[in-house]
Amino acid sequence: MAKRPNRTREIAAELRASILAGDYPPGVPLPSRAELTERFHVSPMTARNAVEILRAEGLVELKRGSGVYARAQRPMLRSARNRLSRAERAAGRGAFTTDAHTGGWTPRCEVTVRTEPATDTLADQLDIDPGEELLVRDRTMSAGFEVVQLATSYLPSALATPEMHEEDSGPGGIYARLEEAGHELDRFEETVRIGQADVEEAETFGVAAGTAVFRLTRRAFTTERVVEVNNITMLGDRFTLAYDLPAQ
Amino acid sequence: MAKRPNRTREIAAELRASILAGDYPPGVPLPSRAELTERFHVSPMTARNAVEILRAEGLVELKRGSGVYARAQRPMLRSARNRLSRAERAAGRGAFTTDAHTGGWTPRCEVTVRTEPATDTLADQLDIDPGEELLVRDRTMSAGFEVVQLATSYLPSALATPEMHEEDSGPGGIYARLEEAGHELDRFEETVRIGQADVEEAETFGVAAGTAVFRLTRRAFTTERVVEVNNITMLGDRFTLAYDLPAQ
DNA sequence: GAGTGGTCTAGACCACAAC
DNA sequence: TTGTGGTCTAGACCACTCC
Repeated sequence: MAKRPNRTREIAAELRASILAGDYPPGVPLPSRAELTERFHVSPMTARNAVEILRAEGLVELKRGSGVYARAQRPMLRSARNRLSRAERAAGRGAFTTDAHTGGWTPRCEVTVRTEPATDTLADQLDIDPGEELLVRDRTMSAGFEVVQLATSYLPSALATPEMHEEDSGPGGIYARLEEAGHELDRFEETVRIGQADVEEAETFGVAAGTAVFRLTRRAFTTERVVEVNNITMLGDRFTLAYDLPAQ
Repeated sequence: MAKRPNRTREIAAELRASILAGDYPPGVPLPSRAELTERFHVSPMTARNAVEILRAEGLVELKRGSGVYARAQRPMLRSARNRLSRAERAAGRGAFTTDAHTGGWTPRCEVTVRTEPATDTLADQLDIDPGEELLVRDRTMSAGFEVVQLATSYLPSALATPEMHEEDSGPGGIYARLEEAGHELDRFEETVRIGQADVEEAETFGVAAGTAVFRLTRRAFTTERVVEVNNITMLGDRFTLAYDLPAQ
């Protein structure tokens, strides 16, 4: 099982060191397959596989017909522990906006809104009956020029106000609207898994299929009931999630 | 950038479907490289790459000289939201033991203890002076027969009691010992990132290098100070992390 | 010893980007 | 048109496991 040193990994290691040393600023391609083949005296397949290792690590981006480029630096966004606080909502910021601001990014968000009947899974998560109508808000969130997060929010239509059907649900987002409507939020529950970007997500994020992503499911509760389920996909190497836990 | 269908992916997809259909129970190898070459009329390299895709997805395990095997089912452990509660400590269970019990696993834990001076990073995290002596507890945790989690805990030696230097620090672990010594825990702070298993970790976990892992850093606080830093590496596809967040 | 996966060779054709 | 990465071929030798 143990991986022994081999040519492929040696080449990858050398390229990796060069990249981290800053030898390949944006716009400067890494050596081409032909160059690597000659320089390291290996076959094209070996050269390619070495580059493939770096791609899997998220260090480089391969552009057909153009070349291999080091990916932009990765100053991580930080999903701060106060991201869901009422204070932030009161300040008119949604959770993602809060994150982006904290990280010094320019947040951008595209929303599409629709309604659809609850699947069994969603009905279970929302503690409602399958088929009940849901308000669905699909969001594509960017920081700077990069898409870094996708989120789909499900809310029982019975709880929705007219603003929530708008693409811009107003300052503080739908959580703020919910509270205005008398549904005072009590707590959130988040579960975090590691997933792999599927082909569609990969295209949206501009990374290779299979790249590691966070798959986060957040449920929002009032003291009475579940009011929202939010399925979030976050580019793995762009986020550090932070949580505070009381010792009780 | 978009990946088009190709032979390699087609073969991977077919094998993936077979695996998920349960065609390869433990002990039954997938078709060998030679078999795939013949059955799909492709070159050995293509056959190999197809299997490599499944390996990267964590679906199969490759054993040199033996064959390719579907990995054990993945009933996820669940890092429960009450994992750090005082109630659990009072019941004599540490956090990992709590997780494993919740998931119906038999937990096992190997510990080595040592002391070492604080690095700059650790000193910063613990809010102490660099070089101050730390008690270091290295833990390798298994569920069933599989290693699923590695953790290294750092505690200022000044806070350590004799029991903490033992491999078995007693019921409830060092958090319970800390509280007995008068350091009442107030809160924990956890940060979560996605990482890739390095060669050493990969060998310990029995997976390929580069497999996605959770990298979690937990800091334990009293009302006065930071008392512990714990760096945890968890096999990505074995855990779902769960957190509760008050709306405040 | 037979068969497996681990790695590599030395080519090839293609779609695409840049010029 | 030239060069790039994307994919594939049809072999090869090795270390290893299993019998």
